[in-house]
Amino acid sequence: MSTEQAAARRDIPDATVNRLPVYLRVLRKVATDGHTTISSETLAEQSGVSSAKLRKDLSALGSYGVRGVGYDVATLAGHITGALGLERQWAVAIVGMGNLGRALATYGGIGVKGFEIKWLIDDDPRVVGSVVGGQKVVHFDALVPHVDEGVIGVIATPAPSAQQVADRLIAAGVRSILNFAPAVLTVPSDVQVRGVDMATELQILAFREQNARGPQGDREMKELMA
Amino acid sequence: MSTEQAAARRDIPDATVNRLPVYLRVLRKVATDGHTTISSETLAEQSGVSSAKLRKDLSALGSYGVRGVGYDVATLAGHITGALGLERQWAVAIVGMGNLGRALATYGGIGVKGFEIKWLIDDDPRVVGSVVGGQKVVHFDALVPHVDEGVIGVIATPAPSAQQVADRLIAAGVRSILNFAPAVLTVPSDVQVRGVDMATELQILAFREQNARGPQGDREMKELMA
DNA sequence: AAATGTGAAGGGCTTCACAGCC
DNA sequence: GGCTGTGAAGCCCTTCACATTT
Repeated sequence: MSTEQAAARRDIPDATVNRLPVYLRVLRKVATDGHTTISSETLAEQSGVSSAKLRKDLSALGSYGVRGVGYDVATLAGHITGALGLERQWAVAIVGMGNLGRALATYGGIGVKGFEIKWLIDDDPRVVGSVVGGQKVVHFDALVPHVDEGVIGVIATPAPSAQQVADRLIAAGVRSILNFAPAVLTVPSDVQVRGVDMATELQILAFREQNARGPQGDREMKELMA
Repeated sequence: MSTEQAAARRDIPDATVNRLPVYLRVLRKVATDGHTTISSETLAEQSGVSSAKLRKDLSALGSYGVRGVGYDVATLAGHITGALGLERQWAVAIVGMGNLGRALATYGGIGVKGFEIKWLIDDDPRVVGSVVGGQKVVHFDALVPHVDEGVIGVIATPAPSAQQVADRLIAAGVRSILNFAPAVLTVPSDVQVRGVDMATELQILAFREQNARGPQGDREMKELMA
């Protein structure tokens, strides 16, 4: 069973992994609404995907549904949590205590499970020692992960400092980075980076609205060609 | 030329559109470094993609490179800007003036081109009228887009308010939404939503680090976007 | 009767490899 | 010689459709 999970986990397609957090969030909401089971049709609709896709995704984790009934909400949430590796605890280090860093530090959705914001980091002496969200801001040097401790670094500094911060995170042993600064980072191949940036998102939205197509479906043809 | 651009624009694959903003950003950096031309190899490396992928992406816009030489930085940046529809001006409305909203309002990378933060919105009477980043915070009712004005709504409120804010944005005529709240939104099919959420990103990073990307033979920086 | 799980088909994206052009 | 642009091949993901199970 443990082996089965591990075996399945290794085969989960990238696209599926990217959607699992969404399913997990919807399941939590559904659970608080008092539902104990849910069909693929309903869960898919609330997650914004097709039911076929949802079932394929879930089947990559194993067979946890009941034909003719649906999925048990709590059980399914547990299996997704396990597949994502959230049984283990991850330490998060947020670097940069400007507006964005403070927003992330006080962000509600993180404390659910699996993650603990362990370091709030800033190099400005006027900021070090202050308290944000009930936690003390420390100097970069305080970032000393324990051996085998999974650490995720979050960069919330202005763009010009981002690369330097990334270098220091990597030097401290961090191998996963979430970058909110509008900059492209250069990192060794054993370090993974995910970038989140408002400008990029706005540009993608602008393109899609201009070309008048939603998720899929209605296309709107316009001017003609010569 | 205008026709050619429009023709090409219609055929740009989704995956390519998602990467164009990255190329654009790298080109800007490269330009400030004084380079006037760049090869696909170099641009690809700095963007974190393969050179073949980069050339395929760019060829979807047209043939703007010179064989044996590379791409003219300024020219290419201009064509990407045009393809993304940033020649036109877009108005941005940020809803929610907490830490996150203030961070986004004062975010530097947005003013580059194509976007203007036109409304900072909050419903708290104690916040309305205050000034953030040199701009006055207004009540939601002040959001009255001009006809044919492209507006993008940015949700920076706590999760419980997100759906209601989305509904009001849509009622005001907004058809593109960028959602920073950790909530899944339900919207009509002609409205597009992109969600950005730290918890989701952390979960994806955790999964990948845990599975050490061994099976696939580790690639370098994979997707920078969701 | 109802809903899952999944082979098979289809579509899109990436990689390869080289022809074409400067 | 060097680098772009692109058909072709391969891979991954999505969709379809239905057999399977409760």
